[in-house]
Amino acid sequence: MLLRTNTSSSRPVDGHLAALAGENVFCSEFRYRRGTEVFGEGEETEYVYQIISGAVRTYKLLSDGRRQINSFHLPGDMFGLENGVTHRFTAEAIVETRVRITRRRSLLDATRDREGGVAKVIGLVTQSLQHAENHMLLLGRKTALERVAAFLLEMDERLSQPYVMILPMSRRDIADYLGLTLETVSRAFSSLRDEKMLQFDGPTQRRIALTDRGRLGDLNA
Amino acid sequence: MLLRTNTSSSRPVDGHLAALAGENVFCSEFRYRRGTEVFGEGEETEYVYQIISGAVRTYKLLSDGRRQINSFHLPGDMFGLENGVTHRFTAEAIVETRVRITRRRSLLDATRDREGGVAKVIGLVTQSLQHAENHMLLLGRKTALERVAAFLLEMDERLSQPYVMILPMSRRDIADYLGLTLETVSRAFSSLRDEKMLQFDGPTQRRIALTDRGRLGDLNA
DNA sequence: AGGCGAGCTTGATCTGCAGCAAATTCAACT
DNA sequence: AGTTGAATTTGCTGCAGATCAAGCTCGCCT
Repeated sequence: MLLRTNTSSSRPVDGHLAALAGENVFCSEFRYRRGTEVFGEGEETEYVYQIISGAVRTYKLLSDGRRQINSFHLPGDMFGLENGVTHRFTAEAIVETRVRITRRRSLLDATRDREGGVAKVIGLVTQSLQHAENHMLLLGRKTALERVAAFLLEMDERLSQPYVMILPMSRRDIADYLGLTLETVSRAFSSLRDEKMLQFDGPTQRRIALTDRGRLGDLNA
Repeated sequence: MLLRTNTSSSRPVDGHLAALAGENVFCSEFRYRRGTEVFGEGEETEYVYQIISGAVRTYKLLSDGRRQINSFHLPGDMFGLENGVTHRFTAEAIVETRVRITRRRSLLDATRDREGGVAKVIGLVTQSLQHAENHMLLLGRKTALERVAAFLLEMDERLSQPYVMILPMSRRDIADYLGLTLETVSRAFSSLRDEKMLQFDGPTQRRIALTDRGRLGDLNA
């Protein structure tokens, strides 16, 4: 196959977790194995996390098991900084994941009396809100093909490996993120491949190369 | 018909707009006629708004006209306080609406050096985020009937007229909020009436009485 | 009073995606 | 090398909700 994987595995990060508070907070590292829970919905918000490597999904469940994934967190992303005292959703490692951790309280304390620190925290929340607003439009009004195209472009931008990206998440995860079934996601992938907008291979077809970002973008309308 | 409307028209408000900054900002009143735009997507964020009476919808559009309503704003609610310099969606008055307005800058300036002022701003953003997260679950994973039940309970809580509420928005607005068509919304209303969970009448069937909140809640799963 | 139009309901039909099932691939075992 | 199981693809069928089309109600106009 003609695909080539980029060797560098981490993308440019939007700032170290500790930088939020001016380096003077204590950060420790931690690792989660594939499929393990980082925190659960309703638990107390004790830590703030930043991904070093790997990937995390955050989601909500209905009582009968239907799942909606809010967002995927990739290397460099922070998560778990919620304003209330309890988490509003569950976070799980999708693959083996290393994170930097700091106590929420010490981060907030250190942030408060730092120039522009509060603005950065507001910025983080706002970024999530903006993502959620765009995702509501996707979930409420886009077709299956449009959703998958939007997903691919989002991942392309965030993983930003020049030629090829390797998705950490399964078709089921993608489906639960896009409000579809895994079969529909799979069919959309195949149909985009047939239309020559992407190629994929690898053990579980997760190695993806976008070959026509222009037409994928058109599907975003 | 046996329905009775409560005469008091405004609900307990979560705080005057000016209270955010400690009363020392200038607020003026303004009114918008039914269907007029308060601000447009992409415009500069110049003002912050609080509804005195009436209702406002905020939405995003796709290029072909498909519309997703993010949220409805009712008396007491604030909106338009976005972190960036431009609005990420459009806001329109659904009915004749009176608002309190203040300049975003003066509010933020006055808020910054006030005890707990910043926390209140973060609280506002967080509240929107929480609403958006719940709405993603609804849009991604709930059935038509579940969506409509959730909508009715949300409005019941927010309009909180003890016996009867009068919805300001049309079936089309509801549909664009719930990711459905107006016909499907109408059928869901009728089916919930047939199941004796609500009654409705009034000129355009917008006067609603919930008669079994328990079973409506069950539909939320 | 009569006509008009906006908003809503209801019926009939259609369709995009869900649901189910079978086949394939590949990693990780024994 | 063979077996097992997880993940994916693909085909077939079914259905929830979309789409199309009347028909109704009520406020508002002349």
